[in-house]
Amino acid sequence: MQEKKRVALVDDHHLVRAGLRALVEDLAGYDVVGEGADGSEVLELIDDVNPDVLVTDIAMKQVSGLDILPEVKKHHPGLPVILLTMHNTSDYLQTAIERGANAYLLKDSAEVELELALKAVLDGQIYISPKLSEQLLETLKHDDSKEETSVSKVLTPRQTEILKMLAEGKGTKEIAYDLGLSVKTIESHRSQIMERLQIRDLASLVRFAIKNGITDL
Amino acid sequence: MQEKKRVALVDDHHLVRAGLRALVEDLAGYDVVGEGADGSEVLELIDDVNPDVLVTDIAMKQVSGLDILPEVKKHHPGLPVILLTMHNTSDYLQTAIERGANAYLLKDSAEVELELALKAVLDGQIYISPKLSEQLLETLKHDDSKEETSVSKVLTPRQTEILKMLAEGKGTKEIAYDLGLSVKTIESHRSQIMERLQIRDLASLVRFAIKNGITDL
DNA sequence: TTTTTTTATCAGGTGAATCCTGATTGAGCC
DNA sequence: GGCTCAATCAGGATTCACCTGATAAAAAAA
Repeated sequence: MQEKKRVALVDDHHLVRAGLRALVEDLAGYDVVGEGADGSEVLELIDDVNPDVLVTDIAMKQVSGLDILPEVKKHHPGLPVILLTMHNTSDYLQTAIERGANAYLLKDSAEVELELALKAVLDGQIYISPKLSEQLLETLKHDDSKEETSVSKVLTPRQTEILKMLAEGKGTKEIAYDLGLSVKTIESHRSQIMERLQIRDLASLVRFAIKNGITDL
Repeated sequence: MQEKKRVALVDDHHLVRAGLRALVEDLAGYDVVGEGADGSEVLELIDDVNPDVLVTDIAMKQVSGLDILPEVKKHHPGLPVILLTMHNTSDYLQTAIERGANAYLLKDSAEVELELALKAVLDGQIYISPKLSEQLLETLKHDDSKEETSVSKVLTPRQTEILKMLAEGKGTKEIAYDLGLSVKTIESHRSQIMERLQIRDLASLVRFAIKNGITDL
Protein backbone atom coordinates (compact mmCIF):
# COMPACT_ATOMS: atom_id res chain seq x y z
CA MET A 1 0.00 0.00 0.00
CA GLN A 2 1.06 3.46 -0.82
CA GLU A 3 2.41 5.59 1.98
CA LYS A 4 -0.05 8.08 3.43
CA LYS A 5 0.41 11.74 2.65
CA ARG A 6 1.27 13.94 5.60
CA VAL A 7 -1.05 16.89 6.11
CA ALA A 8 -0.48 19.89 8.39
CA LEU A 9 -3.50 21.96 9.43
CA VAL A 10 -3.59 25.59 10.55
CA ASP A 11 -6.74 27.31 11.74
CA ASP A 12 -7.21 29.46 14.78
CA HIS A 13 -10.56 27.96 15.64
CA HIS A 14 -9.83 24.82 17.48
CA LEU A 15 -13.14 23.20 16.78
CA VAL A 16 -12.96 23.91 13.08
CA ARG A 17 -9.45 22.57 13.02
CA ALA A 18 -10.43 19.42 14.83
CA GLY A 19 -13.27 19.03 12.39
CA LEU A 20 -10.97 19.37 9.42
CA ARG A 21 -8.64 16.88 11.01
CA ALA A 22 -11.40 14.34 11.40
CA LEU A 23 -12.46 15.02 7.85
CA VAL A 24 -9.02 14.57 6.35
CA GLU A 25 -8.36 11.43 8.31
CA ASP A 26 -11.55 9.93 6.99
CA LEU A 27 -10.11 10.26 3.52
CA ALA A 28 -8.03 7.40 2.25
CA GLY A 29 -4.36 8.14 1.95
CA TYR A 30 -3.99 11.11 4.26
CA ASP A 31 -2.77 11.58 7.78
CA VAL A 32 -2.88 14.78 9.76
CA VAL A 33 0.55 14.99 11.31
CA GLY A 34 0.44 18.44 12.82
CA GLU A 35 -1.77 21.36 13.73
CA GLY A 36 -1.22 25.04 14.34
CA ALA A 37 -3.47 27.76 15.68
CA ASP A 38 -1.76 30.74 14.13
CA GLY A 39 0.37 31.81 11.22
CA SER A 40 3.27 32.58 13.49
CA GLU A 41 3.77 28.93 14.34
CA VAL A 42 3.68 27.62 10.84
CA LEU A 43 7.36 27.53 10.02
CA GLU A 44 8.11 25.80 13.26
CA LEU A 45 5.28 23.38 12.64
CA ILE A 46 6.60 22.48 9.22
CA ASP A 47 10.06 21.83 10.58
CA ASP A 48 8.59 19.68 13.30
CA VAL A 49 6.33 17.44 11.30
CA ASN A 50 7.69 17.66 7.77
CA PRO A 51 4.31 17.55 6.01
CA ASP A 52 3.62 16.85 2.36
CA VAL A 53 0.97 19.55 2.21
CA LEU A 54 -0.14 22.49 4.30
CA VAL A 55 -3.80 23.46 4.73
CA THR A 56 -4.34 26.84 6.31
CA ASP A 57 -7.13 29.28 6.94
CA ILE A 58 -6.65 32.79 5.60
CA ALA A 59 -8.39 34.81 8.25
CA MET A 60 -6.64 34.30 11.52
CA LYS A 61 -6.39 36.68 14.39
CA GLN A 62 -2.66 37.11 14.71
CA VAL A 63 -0.87 36.29 11.51
CA SER A 64 -3.02 35.46 8.54
CA GLY A 65 -2.48 32.64 6.14
CA LEU A 66 -1.64 35.10 3.42
CA ASP A 67 1.02 36.75 5.52
CA ILE A 68 3.02 33.65 6.17
CA LEU A 69 2.62 32.27 2.69
CA PRO A 70 5.74 34.01 1.32
CA GLU A 71 7.76 32.84 4.32
CA VAL A 72 6.62 29.30 3.89
CA LYS A 73 7.40 29.34 0.19
CA LYS A 74 10.79 30.85 0.88
CA HIS A 75 11.83 28.11 3.23
CA HIS A 76 9.93 25.28 1.61
CA PRO A 77 9.45 26.08 -2.06
CA GLY A 78 8.19 22.63 -2.86
CA LEU A 79 5.59 22.36 -0.14
CA PRO A 80 2.06 22.75 -1.54
CA VAL A 81 -0.18 25.12 0.37
CA ILE A 82 -3.96 24.97 0.37
CA LEU A 83 -5.69 28.14 1.52
CA LEU A 84 -9.16 28.17 3.01
CA THR A 85 -11.36 31.22 3.07
CA MET A 86 -14.66 32.09 4.66
CA HIS A 87 -15.69 34.64 2.17
CA ASN A 88 -17.13 34.13 -1.20
CA THR A 89 -14.95 36.76 -2.81
CA SER A 90 -11.79 36.60 -4.81
CA ASP A 91 -10.34 39.57 -3.01
CA TYR A 92 -7.22 37.81 -1.91
CA LEU A 93 -7.18 35.17 -4.57
CA GLN A 94 -4.86 37.05 -6.86
CA THR A 95 -2.51 37.90 -4.05
CA ALA A 96 -2.61 34.33 -2.92
CA ILE A 97 -1.69 32.96 -6.32
CA GLU A 98 1.06 35.52 -6.69
CA ARG A 99 2.46 34.45 -3.39
CA GLY A 100 2.55 30.87 -4.49
CA ALA A 101 -0.60 29.30 -3.09
CA ASN A 102 -1.40 25.97 -4.71
CA ALA A 103 -5.07 25.84 -3.88
CA TYR A 104 -7.73 28.26 -2.76
CA LEU A 105 -10.88 26.80 -1.28
CA LEU A 106 -14.07 28.21 0.10
CA LYS A 107 -14.93 26.94 3.53
CA ASP A 108 -18.35 26.05 2.28
CA SER A 109 -16.97 23.92 -0.47
CA ALA A 110 -18.03 20.31 -0.59
CA GLU A 111 -15.80 17.74 1.09
CA VAL A 112 -14.96 16.34 -2.27
CA GLU A 113 -13.39 19.64 -3.18
CA LEU A 114 -10.94 19.31 -0.35
CA GLU A 115 -10.01 15.89 -1.60
CA LEU A 116 -9.67 17.19 -5.13
CA ALA A 117 -7.53 20.03 -3.92
CA LEU A 118 -5.27 17.73 -1.95
CA LYS A 119 -4.88 15.45 -4.92
CA ALA A 120 -4.25 18.33 -7.30
CA VAL A 121 -1.58 20.09 -5.28
CA LEU A 122 0.22 16.86 -4.55
CA ASP A 123 0.34 16.32 -8.30
CA GLY A 124 1.88 19.76 -8.66
CA GLN A 125 -1.28 21.31 -9.98
CA ILE A 126 -3.24 24.29 -8.81
CA TYR A 127 -6.79 23.99 -7.57
CA ILE A 128 -9.23 26.83 -7.21
CA SER A 129 -12.84 26.62 -6.11
CA PRO A 130 -14.93 26.82 -9.27
CA LYS A 131 -17.07 29.54 -7.75
CA LEU A 132 -13.99 31.62 -7.24
CA SER A 133 -12.25 31.03 -10.53
CA GLU A 134 -15.17 32.63 -12.30
CA GLN A 135 -14.79 35.64 -10.11
CA LEU A 136 -11.07 35.70 -10.68
CA LEU A 137 -11.53 36.06 -14.40
CA GLU A 138 -13.86 38.96 -13.82
CA THR A 139 -11.41 40.58 -11.47
CA LEU A 140 -8.54 40.19 -13.87
CA LYS A 141 -10.54 41.72 -16.67
CA HIS A 142 -11.50 44.58 -14.46
CA ASP A 143 -8.02 45.09 -13.18
CA ASP A 144 -6.50 45.18 -16.61
CA SER A 145 -8.73 47.93 -17.82
CA LYS A 146 -8.26 49.75 -14.56
CA GLU A 147 -4.49 49.59 -14.62
CA GLU A 148 -4.38 50.93 -18.11
CA THR A 149 -6.49 53.92 -17.37
CA SER A 150 -5.66 55.14 -13.93
CA VAL A 151 -1.95 54.91 -13.51
CA SER A 152 0.13 53.66 -16.37
CA LYS A 153 -1.70 55.80 -18.87
CA VAL A 154 -1.21 58.97 -16.91
CA LEU A 155 2.18 58.64 -15.33
CA THR A 156 5.48 57.65 -16.85
CA PRO A 157 7.35 54.72 -15.28
CA ARG A 158 9.75 57.08 -13.61
CA GLN A 159 6.93 59.15 -12.20
CA THR A 160 5.17 56.07 -10.91
CA GLU A 161 8.36 54.96 -9.26
CA ILE A 162 8.81 58.30 -7.56
CA LEU A 163 5.15 58.49 -6.58
CA LYS A 164 5.54 55.18 -4.84
CA MET A 165 8.50 56.43 -2.88
CA LEU A 166 6.76 59.64 -1.99
CA ALA A 167 3.74 57.72 -0.77
CA GLU A 168 5.98 55.55 1.33
CA GLY A 169 7.09 58.60 3.21
CA LYS A 170 10.41 59.32 1.58
CA GLY A 171 11.47 62.91 1.07
CA THR A 172 12.77 64.34 -2.16
CA LYS A 173 16.28 64.34 -0.78
CA GLU A 174 16.15 60.69 0.16
CA ILE A 175 14.65 59.71 -3.17
CA ALA A 176 17.32 61.67 -4.98
CA TYR A 177 19.99 59.81 -3.07
CA ASP A 178 18.34 56.43 -3.62
CA LEU A 179 18.07 56.96 -7.34
CA GLY A 180 21.39 58.70 -7.69
CA LEU A 181 19.75 61.82 -9.04
CA SER A 182 19.62 65.50 -8.21
CA VAL A 183 17.10 66.76 -5.71
CA LYS A 184 15.98 69.17 -8.37
CA THR A 185 15.11 66.32 -10.66
CA ILE A 186 12.94 64.70 -8.06
CA GLU A 187 11.23 68.00 -7.37
CA SER A 188 10.55 68.33 -11.03
CA HIS A 189 9.03 64.86 -11.21
CA ARG A 190 7.02 65.53 -8.13
CA SER A 191 5.56 68.66 -9.65
CA GLN A 192 4.81 66.83 -12.86
CA ILE A 193 3.04 64.08 -10.97
CA MET A 194 0.88 66.49 -9.05
CA GLU A 195 0.14 68.46 -12.18
CA ARG A 196 -1.02 65.39 -14.05
CA LEU A 197 -3.06 64.02 -11.23
CA GLN A 198 -4.52 67.38 -10.40
CA ILE A 199 -3.42 66.99 -6.84
CA ARG A 200 -2.06 69.76 -4.69
CA ASP A 201 -1.12 68.08 -1.44
CA LEU A 202 0.93 65.12 -0.36
CA ALA A 203 -1.92 63.57 1.61
CA SER A 204 -4.07 63.21 -1.47
CA LEU A 205 -1.08 61.84 -3.30
CA VAL A 206 -0.69 59.15 -0.68
CA ARG A 207 -4.35 58.28 -0.90
CA PHE A 208 -4.13 58.11 -4.67
CA ALA A 209 -1.17 55.78 -4.46
CA ILE A 210 -2.97 53.49 -2.05
CA LYS A 211 -6.15 53.43 -4.07
CA ASN A 212 -4.27 52.54 -7.20
CA GLY A 213 -2.22 49.83 -5.63
CA ILE A 214 1.06 51.64 -6.10
CA THR A 215 1.71 51.30 -2.42
CA ASP A 216 -0.30 49.54 0.19
CA LEU A 217 -1.87 50.55 3.42
CA MET B 1 -25.66 -1.07 24.29
CA GLN B 2 -27.19 2.30 24.77
CA GLU B 3 -28.85 3.87 21.82
CA LYS B 4 -26.84 6.56 20.05
CA LYS B 5 -27.91 10.13 20.41
CA ARG B 6 -29.14 11.80 17.25
CA VAL B 7 -27.38 15.04 16.35
CA ALA B 8 -28.44 17.61 13.76
CA LEU B 9 -25.85 20.06 12.43
CA VAL B 10 -26.41 23.49 10.90
CA ASP B 11 -23.61 25.59 9.46
CA ASP B 12 -23.50 27.43 6.20
CA HIS B 13 -19.92 26.47 5.46
CA HIS B 14 -20.08 23.07 3.97
CA LEU B 15 -16.53 22.15 4.80
CA VAL B 16 -16.88 23.24 8.39
CA ARG B 17 -20.10 21.30 8.67
CA ALA B 18 -18.55 18.22 7.21
CA GLY B 19 -15.69 18.61 9.63
CA LEU B 20 -18.04 18.85 12.56
CA ARG B 21 -19.89 15.82 11.34
CA ALA B 22 -16.71 13.79 11.18
CA LEU B 23 -15.80 15.07 14.61
CA VAL B 24 -19.11 14.16 16.19
CA GLU B 25 -19.18 10.74 14.61
CA ASP B 26 -15.77 10.02 16.05
CA LEU B 27 -17.28 10.46 19.48
CA ALA B 28 -18.83 7.44 21.10
CA GLY B 29 -22.56 7.56 21.41
CA TYR B 30 -23.46 10.13 18.79
CA ASP B 31 -24.74 9.96 15.25
CA VAL B 32 -25.19 12.87 12.92
CA VAL B 33 -28.61 12.31 11.44
CA GLY B 34 -29.10 15.52 9.55
CA GLU B 35 -27.44 18.65 8.26
CA GLY B 36 -28.61 22.07 7.26
CA ALA B 37 -26.91 24.98 5.58
CA ASP B 38 -29.10 27.76 6.82
CA GLY B 39 -31.41 28.76 9.61
CA SER B 40 -34.40 28.74 7.36
CA GLU B 41 -34.21 24.97 6.92
CA VAL B 42 -33.92 24.14 10.56
CA LEU B 43 -37.56 23.49 11.44
CA GLU B 44 -38.00 21.27 8.45
CA LEU B 45 -34.78 19.49 9.27
CA ILE B 46 -35.92 18.78 12.81
CA ASP B 47 -39.21 17.37 11.60
CA ASP B 48 -37.38 15.20 9.11
CA VAL B 49 -34.75 13.66 11.31
CA ASN B 50 -36.13 14.05 14.81
CA PRO B 51 -32.79 14.75 16.50
CA ASP B 52 -31.98 14.62 20.19
CA VAL B 53 -29.84 17.72 19.99
CA LEU B 54 -29.28 20.57 17.55
CA VAL B 55 -25.86 22.09 16.92
CA THR B 56 -25.91 25.33 14.96
CA ASP B 57 -23.60 28.14 14.00
CA ILE B 58 -24.66 31.64 14.92
CA ALA B 59 -23.28 33.61 12.02
CA MET B 60 -24.96 32.44 8.87
CA LYS B 61 -25.64 34.37 5.75
CA GLN B 62 -29.36 34.10 5.52
CA VAL B 63 -30.95 33.33 8.83
CA SER B 64 -28.66 33.25 11.82
CA GLY B 65 -28.73 30.66 14.55
CA LEU B 66 -29.97 33.25 16.97
CA ASP B 67 -32.86 34.15 14.76
CA ILE B 68 -34.31 30.68 14.52
CA LEU B 69 -33.69 29.82 18.13
CA PRO B 70 -37.06 31.13 19.36
CA GLU B 71 -38.86 29.31 16.56
CA VAL B 72 -37.14 26.06 17.37
CA LYS B 73 -37.92 26.41 21.06
CA LYS B 74 -41.51 27.22 20.29
CA HIS B 75 -42.08 24.06 18.28
CA HIS B 76 -39.70 21.81 20.15
CA PRO B 77 -39.36 23.10 23.69
CA GLY B 78 -37.50 20.03 24.84
CA LEU B 79 -34.89 19.95 22.11
CA PRO B 80 -31.51 21.13 23.38
CA VAL B 81 -29.69 23.62 21.15
CA ILE B 82 -25.94 24.15 21.09
CA LEU B 83 -24.83 27.42 19.54
CA LEU B 84 -21.42 27.88 17.96
CA THR B 85 -19.77 31.23 17.51
CA MET B 86 -16.70 32.42 15.68
CA HIS B 87 -16.05 35.40 17.79
CA ASN B 88 -14.47 35.51 21.12
CA THR B 89 -17.00 37.94 22.50
CA SER B 90 -20.00 37.49 24.67
CA ASP B 91 -22.01 39.93 22.59
CA TYR B 92 -24.83 37.55 21.84
CA LEU B 93 -24.44 35.32 24.82
CA GLN B 94 -27.05 37.02 26.91
CA THR B 95 -29.52 37.10 24.08
CA ALA B 96 -28.83 33.47 23.36
CA ILE B 97 -29.51 32.39 26.93
CA GLU B 98 -32.66 34.46 27.05
CA ARG B 99 -33.89 32.75 23.93
CA GLY B 100 -33.34 29.37 25.44
CA ALA B 101 -29.99 28.22 24.14
CA ASN B 102 -28.62 25.28 26.08
CA ALA B 103 -24.99 25.72 25.20
CA TYR B 104 -22.80 28.41 23.76
CA LEU B 105 -19.46 27.35 22.36
CA LEU B 106 -16.55 29.10 20.73
CA LYS B 107 -15.48 27.60 17.46
CA ASP B 108 -11.97 27.52 18.75
CA SER B 109 -12.94 25.50 21.75
CA ALA B 110 -11.27 22.15 22.29
CA GLU B 111 -13.00 19.07 20.93
CA VAL B 112 -13.61 17.93 24.45
CA GLU B 113 -15.74 20.99 25.00
CA LEU B 114 -18.08 19.90 22.28
CA GLU B 115 -18.39 16.54 23.94
CA LEU B 116 -18.95 18.17 27.32
CA ALA B 117 -21.56 20.45 25.84
CA LEU B 118 -23.38 17.56 24.19
CA LYS B 119 -23.37 15.62 27.42
CA ALA B 120 -24.46 18.62 29.45
CA VAL B 121 -27.41 19.63 27.31
CA LEU B 122 -28.63 16.05 27.01
CA ASP B 123 -28.64 15.98 30.80
CA GLY B 124 -30.75 19.10 30.79
CA GLN B 125 -27.91 21.34 31.87
CA ILE B 126 -26.49 24.47 30.32
CA TYR B 127 -22.95 24.67 29.02
CA ILE B 128 -21.03 27.84 28.27
CA SER B 129 -17.45 28.07 27.04
CA PRO B 130 -15.31 28.95 30.05
CA LYS B 131 -13.57 31.67 28.07
CA LEU B 132 -16.91 33.28 27.42
CA SER B 133 -18.32 33.02 30.88
CA GLU B 134 -15.27 34.85 32.18
CA GLN B 135 -15.85 37.56 29.64
CA LEU B 136 -19.49 37.79 30.51
CA LEU B 137 -18.62 38.47 34.11
CA GLU B 138 -16.05 41.05 33.07
CA THR B 139 -18.54 42.71 30.81
CA LEU B 140 -21.12 42.87 33.52
CA LYS B 141 -18.60 44.21 36.04
CA HIS B 142 -17.27 47.30 34.40
CA ASP B 143 -19.38 48.11 31.44
CA ASP B 144 -17.06 50.74 30.12
CA SER B 145 -18.96 50.56 26.90
CA LYS B 146 -16.56 51.34 24.13
CA GLU B 147 -13.07 50.49 23.17
CA GLU B 148 -10.77 53.40 23.78
CA THR B 149 -7.79 51.61 22.39
CA SER B 150 -6.09 52.84 19.32
CA VAL B 151 -6.45 56.53 18.78
CA SER B 152 -8.26 58.14 21.65
CA LYS B 153 -5.80 56.62 24.08
CA VAL B 154 -2.82 58.13 22.37
CA LEU B 155 -4.02 61.41 20.98
CA THR B 156 -5.99 64.20 22.57
CA PRO B 157 -9.23 65.29 20.92
CA ARG B 158 -7.56 68.34 19.52
CA GLN B 159 -4.72 66.32 18.11
CA THR B 160 -7.11 63.85 16.56
CA GLU B 161 -9.01 66.70 14.97
CA ILE B 162 -5.86 68.16 13.50
CA LEU B 163 -4.59 64.78 12.38
CA LYS B 164 -7.79 64.33 10.46
CA MET B 165 -7.36 67.65 8.72
CA LEU B 166 -3.73 66.94 7.95
CA ALA B 167 -4.63 63.58 6.49
CA GLU B 168 -7.28 65.24 4.36
CA GLY B 169 -4.59 67.28 2.73
CA LYS B 170 -4.93 70.54 4.55
CA GLY B 171 -1.83 72.53 5.33
CA THR B 172 -0.99 74.01 8.70
CA LYS B 173 -1.95 77.44 7.48
CA GLU B 174 -5.37 76.34 6.32
CA ILE B 175 -6.01 74.43 9.50
CA ALA B 176 -4.97 77.43 11.56
CA TYR B 177 -7.44 79.56 9.67
CA ASP B 178 -10.24 77.00 9.93
CA LEU B 179 -9.80 76.67 13.66
CA GLY B 180 -9.08 80.32 14.26
CA LEU B 181 -5.67 79.56 15.72
CA SER B 182 -2.10 80.50 15.09
CA VAL B 183 -0.09 78.58 12.55
CA LYS B 184 2.43 78.03 15.29
CA THR B 185 -0.15 76.25 17.38
CA ILE B 186 -0.97 73.88 14.58
CA GLU B 187 2.69 73.20 13.99
CA SER B 188 3.05 72.42 17.64
CA HIS B 189 0.16 69.97 17.55
CA ARG B 190 1.51 68.42 14.40
CA SER B 191 4.86 67.84 16.05
CA GLN B 192 3.19 66.39 19.13
CA ILE B 193 1.13 64.05 17.00
CA MET B 194 4.17 62.79 15.15
CA GLU B 195 6.12 62.44 18.36
CA ARG B 196 3.43 60.34 19.98
CA LEU B 197 2.84 58.16 16.98
CA GLN B 198 6.54 57.81 16.30
CA ILE B 199 6.00 58.96 12.77
CA ARG B 200 8.38 61.19 10.89
CA ASP B 201 6.66 61.84 7.60
CA LEU B 202 3.29 63.03 6.42
CA ALA B 203 2.73 60.00 4.22
CA SER B 204 2.85 57.63 7.17
CA LEU B 205 0.59 59.98 9.04
CA VAL B 206 -1.97 59.75 6.28
CA ARG B 207 -1.74 55.99 6.27
CA PHE B 208 -2.16 55.91 10.04
CA ALA B 209 -5.24 58.09 9.83
CA ILE B 210 -6.79 55.88 7.20
CA LYS B 211 -6.01 52.69 9.08
CA ASN B 212 -7.55 54.04 12.23
CA GLY B 213 -10.66 55.33 10.59
CA ILE B 214 -9.93 58.95 11.30
CA THR B 215 -10.28 59.70 7.67
CA ASP B 216 -11.22 57.43 4.84
CA LEU B 217 -9.65 56.40 1.62
C1' DT C 1 -6.07 71.80 48.90
C1' DT C 2 -1.75 71.93 46.78
C1' DT C 3 1.21 69.98 43.45
C1' DT C 4 2.12 67.92 39.17
C1' DT C 5 0.96 66.62 34.62
C1' DT C 6 -1.37 67.32 30.50
C1' DT C 7 -3.48 70.13 27.15
C1' DA C 8 -3.74 73.95 24.30
C1' DT C 9 -1.92 77.88 22.93
C1' DC C 10 1.91 80.72 20.79
C1' DA C 11 6.87 82.98 19.15
C1' DG C 12 11.55 83.38 17.03
C1' DG C 13 14.99 81.55 14.28
C1' DT C 14 17.16 78.18 11.18
C1' DG C 15 17.33 75.12 7.78
C1' DA C 16 14.95 72.46 4.56
C1' DA C 17 11.44 71.74 1.18
C1' DT C 18 8.57 73.56 -2.31
C1' DC C 19 7.29 76.49 -6.18
C1' DC C 20 8.26 79.10 -10.37
C1' DT C 21 10.79 79.79 -14.26
C1' DG C 22 13.58 78.31 -16.96
C1' DA C 23 17.26 74.85 -19.79
C1' DT C 24 19.39 70.62 -22.02
C1' DT C 25 19.61 65.99 -23.84
C1' DG C 26 17.99 61.94 -26.15
C1' DA C 27 14.11 58.90 -28.04
C1' DG C 28 10.40 58.31 -30.86
C1' DC C 29 7.34 60.02 -34.55
C1' DC C 30 5.28 62.26 -38.89
C1' DG D 1 14.38 68.02 -39.98
C1' DG D 2 10.96 69.63 -36.93
C1' DC D 3 7.89 68.07 -33.03
C1' DT D 4 6.67 66.10 -28.70
C1' DC D 5 7.70 64.00 -24.56
C1' DA D 6 10.52 61.96 -20.96
C1' DA D 7 14.15 62.70 -17.98
C1' DT D 8 17.50 65.39 -16.18
C1' DC D 9 19.01 69.70 -13.73
C1' DA D 10 19.69 75.09 -11.81
C1' DG D 11 18.75 79.62 -9.55
C1' DG D 12 16.01 82.27 -6.79
C1' DA D 13 11.78 83.35 -4.13
C1' DT D 14 8.77 81.71 -0.86
C1' DT D 15 6.89 78.86 2.20
C1' DC D 16 7.03 75.33 5.41
C1' DA D 17 8.69 72.31 8.99
C1' DC D 18 11.37 71.71 12.97
C1' DC D 19 13.70 73.05 17.32
C1' DT D 20 13.76 75.53 21.43
C1' DG D 21 11.58 77.63 24.17
C1' DA D 22 7.10 79.96 26.93
C1' DT D 23 2.41 80.52 29.31
C1' DA D 24 -2.13 79.62 31.07
C1' DA D 25 -5.76 76.66 32.03
C1' DA D 26 -7.58 72.19 32.85
C1' DA D 27 -7.13 67.66 34.68
C1' DA D 28 -5.10 64.36 37.58
C1' DA D 29 -2.50 63.08 41.47
C1' DA D 30 -0.83 63.83 45.99
